[in-house]
Amino acid sequence: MPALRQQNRMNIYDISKEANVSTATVSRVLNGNAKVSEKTRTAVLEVIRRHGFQPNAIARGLSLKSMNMVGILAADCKAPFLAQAIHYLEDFLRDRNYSTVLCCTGYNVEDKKKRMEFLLAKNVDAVILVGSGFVDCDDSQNQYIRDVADRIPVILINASMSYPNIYSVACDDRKAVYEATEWLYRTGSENVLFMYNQKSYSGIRKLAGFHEAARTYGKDWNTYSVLCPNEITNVHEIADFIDSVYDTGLKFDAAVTADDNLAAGMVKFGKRHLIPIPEKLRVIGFNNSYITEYCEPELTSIDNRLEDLCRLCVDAISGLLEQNVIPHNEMLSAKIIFRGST
Amino acid sequence: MPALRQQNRMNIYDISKEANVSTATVSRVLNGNAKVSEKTRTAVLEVIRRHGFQPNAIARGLSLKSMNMVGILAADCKAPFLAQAIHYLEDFLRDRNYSTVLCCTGYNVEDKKKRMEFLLAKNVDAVILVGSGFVDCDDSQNQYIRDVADRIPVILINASMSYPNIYSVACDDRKAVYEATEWLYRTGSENVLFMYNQKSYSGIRKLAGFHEAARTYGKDWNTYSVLCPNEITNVHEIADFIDSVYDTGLKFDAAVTADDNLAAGMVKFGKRHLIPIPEKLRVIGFNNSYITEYCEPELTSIDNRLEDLCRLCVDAISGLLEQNVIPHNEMLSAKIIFRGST
DNA sequence: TTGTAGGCGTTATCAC
DNA sequence: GTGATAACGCCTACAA
Repeated sequence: MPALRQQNRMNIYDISKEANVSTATVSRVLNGNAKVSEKTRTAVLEVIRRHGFQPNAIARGLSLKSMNMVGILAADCKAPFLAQAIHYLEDFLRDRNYSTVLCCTGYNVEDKKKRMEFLLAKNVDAVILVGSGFVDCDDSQNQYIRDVADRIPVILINASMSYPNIYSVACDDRKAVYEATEWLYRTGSENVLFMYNQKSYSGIRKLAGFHEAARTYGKDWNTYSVLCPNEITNVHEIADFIDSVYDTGLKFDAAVTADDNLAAGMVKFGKRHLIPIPEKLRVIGFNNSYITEYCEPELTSIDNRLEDLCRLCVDAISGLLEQNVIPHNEMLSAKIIFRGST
Repeated sequence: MPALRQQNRMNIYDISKEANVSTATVSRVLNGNAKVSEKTRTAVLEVIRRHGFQPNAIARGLSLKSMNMVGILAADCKAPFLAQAIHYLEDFLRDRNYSTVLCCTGYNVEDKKKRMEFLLAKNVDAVILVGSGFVDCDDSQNQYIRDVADRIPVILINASMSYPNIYSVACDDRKAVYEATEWLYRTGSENVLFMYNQKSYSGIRKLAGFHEAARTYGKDWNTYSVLCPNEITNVHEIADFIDSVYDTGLKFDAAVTADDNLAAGMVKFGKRHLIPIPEKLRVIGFNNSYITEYCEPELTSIDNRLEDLCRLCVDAISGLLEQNVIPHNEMLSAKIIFRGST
């Protein structure tokens, strides 16, 4: 399939001819490469300016073995939390002159592998995996990530893996959920429900935090942790799901969720059953995304400091690509943002 | 700044040696290029498989003058509507084997120009501008877009410009707002407020639709159209803004907004003043984004068929890049999705 | 059907 | 300081 693609633009060769210098000199001017007299530099720059010449990035990439591109893999680019992460990452990457190649993977492992291949085929310099969903509990499912790391740096946001060339920046979810749950019990709740939607690295850690807090208060941590199928993303369907849990007879007067969307579902659930929030049901979400503001009452939520995480991530990448040594794992502490739902 | 980038991988040359064929043959096998005997094909494929060889996309790109990449420019990649568009576009582009290079521009024109340059510097094959904000009322501000179109195809989503190599897919906002407003008046509203946040191509058209409907009912269309500064994105600040409008003494019992977020602000405003929705205030948003579901009551909203728009957009791009002739402007009709707020 | 060789537009290593 | 020139890894006439 022969395609139009691009009309023939000027190249470094045309410029060199018109400026009566060699291509080498033009290249030097282009790259601010010290050794070139002020006189020729300005002359060359003038020719470049006159033609609005821009060097061909692909050719440059071939020479340098890099197009200065970083790949971002995210399960669902439109999910608020991930969209926000993508936004921050692109911003920070651009500041450092990296372009962002985006690829949405969906939640299926096989698809993730395929999309990873698709990204790698473009010779990106590094790849960022956003969201804890990328690290599966079944470690054999993660082999493809290690394989990638044998080629280029892999940076995980909100997940972690121990392997050379795999780096991670994450927030301490476990502690965060522990503190949220503990606070609910301490301030009077009888039964706190924990709802999560994936048994990912992060899901498991959040669960552990919940267990710990529940045990501290001598509560039944097992029946009070419920897993909502992660195919369910619509708020109403989440509320439906909670209905089904409620119908089993489980009583709870507070909830901590692994995600704001789940919490939004919980609020809808409360509305349906005329359970006043926060009086009879207190809800704490996770991510502090802008979903929190749309809810009524607004959601208290655990802020996992996404902007800081993204900044650390990009710092790590540029450090790595400039051959610096950087820490393999960084962990930040979350903070709870209180709003109307508690 | 010398960077690590990438370890030396195998190249087509290594493969050719090991398979005892020429690089040409390897290339042919790689590209499914008919003329190669079944025997050598399988032999070459075996060598390729054994080494997990992947051709270098950058070198390939240099030869083909294309890396099969499309740039997407969006003002705010985390805004629900735009995030959704990005998601659809990336999906459809990937289906056709194009990678997506993402770039968030912000709302400032100078920044948009800079980001456009940044994207173009990467030699993308085409660029998609998502959101009506890219076409300014002051047409001289749009010159940079025409300049780009002199190089590569430009496709606008929800905007329009008349120029060679600029294509557009849009939804008929004008008609949509007209119909929504007309419906509100017809079903009993006394004074419908129209709120928008940018004097963009689309903002202007929506406004026109409102004016037309208001005039039809002999209403004062001028004082009832208010422009909310588009720096204000937070729902509460939007509600604050509406407060200030309300304080001027303007009375309204219905509202059509150019965006779901504005409508969400309107709902918050209603809550603050204890104005029951929809009984005393009916609200219709725009975009039918998932913000609609989080509101209480849920938002009636104008669905501008984003998925269809994105599909048309990607169809247009691949058509163009395959040298086909495609229509310059496509326009779809919106539809109103009724929910609790009316 | 297969191989040879030149070209794609830069960068970088040498000489000068 | 500057200019040849050989990479970089792939594609593709053109020959054979």
